[in-house]
Amino acid sequence: MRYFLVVAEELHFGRAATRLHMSQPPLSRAIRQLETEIGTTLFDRSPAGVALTPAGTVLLEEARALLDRADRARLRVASAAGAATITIGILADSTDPGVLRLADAYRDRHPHAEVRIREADLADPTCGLHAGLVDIALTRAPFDETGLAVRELRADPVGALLRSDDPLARHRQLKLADLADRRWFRFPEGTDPRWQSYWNGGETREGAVVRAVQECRQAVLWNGTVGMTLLDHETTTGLTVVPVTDMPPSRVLLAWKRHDSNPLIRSFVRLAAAAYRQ
Amino acid sequence: MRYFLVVAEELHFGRAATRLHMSQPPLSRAIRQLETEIGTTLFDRSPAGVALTPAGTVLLEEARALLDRADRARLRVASAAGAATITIGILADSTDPGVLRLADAYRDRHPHAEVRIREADLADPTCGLHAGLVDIALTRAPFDETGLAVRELRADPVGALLRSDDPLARHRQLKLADLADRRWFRFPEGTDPRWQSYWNGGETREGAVVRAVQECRQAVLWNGTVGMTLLDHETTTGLTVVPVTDMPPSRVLLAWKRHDSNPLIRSFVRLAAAAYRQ
DNA sequence: TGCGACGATACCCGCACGGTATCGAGTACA
DNA sequence: TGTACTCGATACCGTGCGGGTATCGTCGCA
Repeated sequence: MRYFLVVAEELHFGRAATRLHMSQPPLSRAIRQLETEIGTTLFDRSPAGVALTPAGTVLLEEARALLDRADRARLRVASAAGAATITIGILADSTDPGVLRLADAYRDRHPHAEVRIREADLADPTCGLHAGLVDIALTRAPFDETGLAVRELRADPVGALLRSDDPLARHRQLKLADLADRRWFRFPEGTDPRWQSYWNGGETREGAVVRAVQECRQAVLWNGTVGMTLLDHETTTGLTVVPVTDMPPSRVLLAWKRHDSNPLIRSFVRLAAAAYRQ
Repeated sequence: MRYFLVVAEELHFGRAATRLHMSQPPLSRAIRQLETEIGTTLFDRSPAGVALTPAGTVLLEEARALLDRADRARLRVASAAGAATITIGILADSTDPGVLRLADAYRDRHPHAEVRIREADLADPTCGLHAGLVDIALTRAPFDETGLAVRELRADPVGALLRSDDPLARHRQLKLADLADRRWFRFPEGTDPRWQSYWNGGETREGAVVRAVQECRQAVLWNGTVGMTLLDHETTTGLTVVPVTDMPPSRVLLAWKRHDSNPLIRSFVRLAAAAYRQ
């Protein structure tokens, strides 16, 4: 239906397809399908150009009315549902602008909903989910998942964050054993032990306590300690990231309370999954 | 949307699913999907029963209006398209009531179209398609397909039609070689040679000329000749069908002129394909 | 007569919608 | 209180459809 509207406005399948963010062949097929469904030719196609048939002209106005009506319905339903709020937790390490674009797309889809974003420090991988501060967390594994539903979105390779003048910084890749005798950054008391263990390469480490990526970098610069980080983090001046081959990749995932799965949360899961799928 | 309407009327997923000719789980999922799409809960589910939320109540009336509007649109488009006729050719051998049910379903979907059925005798497997007498043929292979589009629907095993008192009639199965010295029924002059050859087991045969299944049976009774037929044809008194293992199965197919593929024809193809897929 | 434009066709792949089997929560009744 | 039943939810699977890329056929134009 929306496809038909655009084609009828453009009277040009190629341009219409562009406007619809799709390629031309599926659009042609979709229109043909619509035609077979209602049993009528809607467009006269000729290499010279595309024109509406009489039936197509009638459908054009009907379609406009129909879509208007549908929009109106959405609004009325939304207002009848009353105010709704969703709070999204993210790790404070994300300079990732994708999260903001995702939030915008979500606000666009649910204009009636209030969308809040809460940044959590590195000490809490659930971003306040267990504490009830957020409805859904866009974060990284691993952590205590009891009572949570989880959906993995991506897995990123990780590497060691080192001072650029560190002897190991010139290696193409490292193993955890190469870093065994270093000082590492640590997390505060009470941090989820799985989380802590993951970022310390499975060991219990000594080193500076940090709550944020920024602090971690400063710790690395100050003390010559080592920290694990994502490979694609932009390298701050004076710091180098070297891939560590025997670290499992860092899994980006969505987590929410299993028994608190309202439509707004599910919608966010869908949108985020689609976005990360590109 | 239609799913939602039915569920809202029944307030019972199981019954609603029955009314929708589907099983309950997909219906539940569809409703949940609708809820995530618009970001609102539409039903309060409890083991005690299902109730509409305020948002659901609003959507109910909007949905009714929307579907009404859509129906109206269909009617207006159809009438703008003007009168349309489609002529369907079938072989006169089909006692198959499925064809009539198919035609009814088609009329139901396209109330504005006039649907005609033309029966062709056995001499013309294209049922008048090449002669321009029909728009689409529901028939059997093989025949000259140049310029035609074809869609296979099914393949039926075939057998020899014999008098019940024929010695061969007591066999469980036959080979073409067993029938080599018999008289067979033939087709009139000018019949498509591939068609003729198929029903004669790949040979040029002697025997009575027939134009219809009824004639063929009478020829078998009168002259003791042999004819090929479908296995599942009901056996007339005094006649027996014995499977012939080295005959390729008879392929039921749709055929229409390749460059005359209007929406009504395509719609019939879709409907028939769905019907034969069961 | 060759070339460019553009819708149609052929083919492939991933997802979503349909199905069946099973679960689990809530309720009624012995 | 335990047991059986109801009914929506979940898990899992197969198939069809909607999306993609590559290529074709055809018409207008230089």
